[in-house]
Amino acid sequence: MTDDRSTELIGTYSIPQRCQHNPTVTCSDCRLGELCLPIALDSIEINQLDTIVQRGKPLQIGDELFHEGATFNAIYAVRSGSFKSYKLFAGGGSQVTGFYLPGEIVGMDGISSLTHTVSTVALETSSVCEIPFKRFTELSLKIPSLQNRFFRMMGKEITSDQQVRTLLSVKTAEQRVAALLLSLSTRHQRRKLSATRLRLPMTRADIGSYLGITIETVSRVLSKLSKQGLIKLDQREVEICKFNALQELVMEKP
Amino acid sequence: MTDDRSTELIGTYSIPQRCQHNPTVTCSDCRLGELCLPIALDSIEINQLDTIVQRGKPLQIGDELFHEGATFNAIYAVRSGSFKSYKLFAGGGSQVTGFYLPGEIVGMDGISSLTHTVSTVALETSSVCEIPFKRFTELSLKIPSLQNRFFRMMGKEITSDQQVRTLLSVKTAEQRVAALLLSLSTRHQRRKLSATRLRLPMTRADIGSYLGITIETVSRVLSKLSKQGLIKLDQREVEICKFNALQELVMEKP
DNA sequence: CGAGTCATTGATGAACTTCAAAGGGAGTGG
DNA sequence: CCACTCCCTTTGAAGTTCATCAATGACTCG
Repeated sequence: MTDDRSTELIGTYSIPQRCQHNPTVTCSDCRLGELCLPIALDSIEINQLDTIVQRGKPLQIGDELFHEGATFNAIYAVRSGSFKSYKLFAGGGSQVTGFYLPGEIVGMDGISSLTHTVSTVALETSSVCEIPFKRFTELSLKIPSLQNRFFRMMGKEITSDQQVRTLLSVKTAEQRVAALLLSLSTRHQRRKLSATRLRLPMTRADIGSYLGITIETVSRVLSKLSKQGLIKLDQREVEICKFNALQELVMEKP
Repeated sequence: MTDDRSTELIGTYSIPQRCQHNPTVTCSDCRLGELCLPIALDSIEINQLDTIVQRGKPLQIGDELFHEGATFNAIYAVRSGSFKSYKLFAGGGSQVTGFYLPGEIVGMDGISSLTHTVSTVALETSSVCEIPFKRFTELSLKIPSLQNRFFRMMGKEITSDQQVRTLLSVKTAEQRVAALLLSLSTRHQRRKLSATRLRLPMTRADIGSYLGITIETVSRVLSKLSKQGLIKLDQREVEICKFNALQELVMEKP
């Protein structure tokens, strides 16, 4: 069955994944088809999309997909692994602006000014489909459902950014961490992976930077949630024990 | 010259504005053309756009443009006045998610799920151009530069959302307030209005909610900036005395 | 094995919130 | 025209949450 070396994410439920970084898989073959760009496209249209998509070899941890200030040429659909985007500050230091999982689009930050406003690096061995933007917009003119799909994906980015903003402005440290765990869980689930067990691909520092709290606070909150039995924690492996309790926690007034 | 009753925003520089709420002005006549959607469109294309744009009578202060949960049908280009968007919380209370000035597009929050995720109300007497989204997307297929323009406007929304997120997660109350003032100033300037004098259309409560701080803190910070001579303050009238100093303040590490 | 990175935990302090009270402006009605 | 109310705003004092500083523990990789 699982004849290839599937990276065992967590003990009890290894996920058989055929060639997750394999550059020869087309959009029509891709397991992610139903949550990536091609959704709502018929097979002919998917093939058209395929002709402009470029698939390179996998990136290793820390490898840069693009960096802040670089000319914007393409958007990228994450195929496997995960990425973080971050912005550097003048006086040193940086701020993580997003995490990207398979099926999600990274690089939209460059659309408006034609220059990337953030840098993006792989958090683990990862691969992407590169989609040259100019060609993509041309194709979108011919395929209404593709244009529509992309409008909606950008809209999604906007609304989820706004959710994060709410998180940052009114929620406590505990609520922020809980919300991130739930978000990762939901996104796992969309890929038919376990909703309750996940491996955090990012460091505590990344989490803290993203959530606007310090690494120490992240650590303390995770410990607390663990002691309260809402989650189980083993390094970067997280098991969500009480999903509902976490959700209520996030909903609560600060 | 200025024969109509131009609303005098602030003493020393009254702005002559011809019929700012006048629903008969077309896109090609509109003073905002160069910063609104029509940018980069030729006159034929602008006329095509005009055919789908609907202009209603002005909204009064507190009037709702659309509310959270409503079906998404259209986006709106602000023509005059100003709006705020906000989200209600389950347990009561709300969070302001954005302010919108003339030339800006409001309503993109509904694109992804076809349901508005925020409510939007007028902060003063205001008017909008309603752009039915379905027809707009159809037109975008025919006018590449319109599609392109809208991609970029959505991209802009994404990058500016991310800037606000940075503001909320790493900046102090003082920096946040300063950043908002600068943002309003910049947006004023784009409309050829004074960059140094402006009238805040929103309450302190709105500002606080938007910036993730309390109304008391907003008040204290404004007083402090005023005492330091960076701004002059008279109710909602603000004069920015030291633009550069404010900018440096925003840039500083917290 | 040792160096380096990442993570946990404790003690202190600062920024902001919360609670409380009082000071304007704008609008309404007598 | 004045008194009245309502809302918005300002200012002060006490209380929390989280950041900062500091030290130790755990894991990884050459």
